[in-house]
Amino acid sequence: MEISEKNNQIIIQNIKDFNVTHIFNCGQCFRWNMEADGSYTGVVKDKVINVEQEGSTVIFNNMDMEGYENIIKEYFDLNTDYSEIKRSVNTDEIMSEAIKFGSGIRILNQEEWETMISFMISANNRIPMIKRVIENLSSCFGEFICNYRGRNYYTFPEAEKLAEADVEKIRECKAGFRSPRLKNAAVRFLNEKDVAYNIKNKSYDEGLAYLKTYEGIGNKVANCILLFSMRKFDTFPVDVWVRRVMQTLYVDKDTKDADIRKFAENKFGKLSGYAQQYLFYYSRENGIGK
DNA sequence: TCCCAGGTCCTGA
DNA sequence: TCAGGACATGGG
Repeated sequence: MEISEKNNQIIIQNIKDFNVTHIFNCGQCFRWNMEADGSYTGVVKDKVINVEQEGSTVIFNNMDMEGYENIIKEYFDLNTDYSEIKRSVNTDEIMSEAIKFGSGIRILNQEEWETMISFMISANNRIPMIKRVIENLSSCFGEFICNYRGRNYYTFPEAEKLAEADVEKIRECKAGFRSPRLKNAAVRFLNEKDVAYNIKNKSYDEGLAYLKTYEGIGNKVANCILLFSMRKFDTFPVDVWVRRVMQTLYVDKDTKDADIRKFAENKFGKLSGYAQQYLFYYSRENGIGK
């Protein structure tokens, strides 16, 4: 992997286990959108970043070396060896197929607060709607960053902003019945920031128990938050898609979510979170179980 | 019109 | 413990 910089671009050549389509469509993030040329533009912290890929060459546009060191490297998990992960979760032919299909998936290192709110919004919602609500909240309560390729971009709202917001204003962002939960979560998060940001240093069980004390965070959402922003990979979030693919390919039709999770954590081990992502992407893109 | 979405919460047995 | 319904919103 070779890295170079020119004209506000970071160019990485000979990158392995990296595919922008897989990364941004495996359901872990909501703020990345495809441009007409096939590249993806999104917001990370207070930066608007565009990513394009041709084979094993990846170009981060609107990015300098400092941003690469401070944001890109960690966010895109570039220090992790995915060939090792794949070996670890590749326990049968189904997973082998799923891994081949989503070979360029990487689990992004997303910010805790943003991930909490994003997955609270995901409850009983569709992905396009989740994305729309998040963009509405950002343009309403976030800070304007810049106009890029004809579109305005905003930071994800700080907890302070949502904590002091009128619930009706949050409702106007189309958050629906989740609106009061988002505000309450913001108020609590403000008072307990240190606890929330320290979960990544605690055990999975402690993190899960803490997150579930928030109104609007149940098992599924908590597991997603733990997996996508708190580096807990020994978890297996079960949503409608994962339930379908598991009940179609691995377990009985009437198996409960908790038992599906246990089965998967047992089968795929400490890195079952990665297995979940390969399966989610594989089943959603191929309509398995639908 | 009805059904459902990366669920969660509440209620009644 | 556990099934069943409510919950905003919008697309199919």
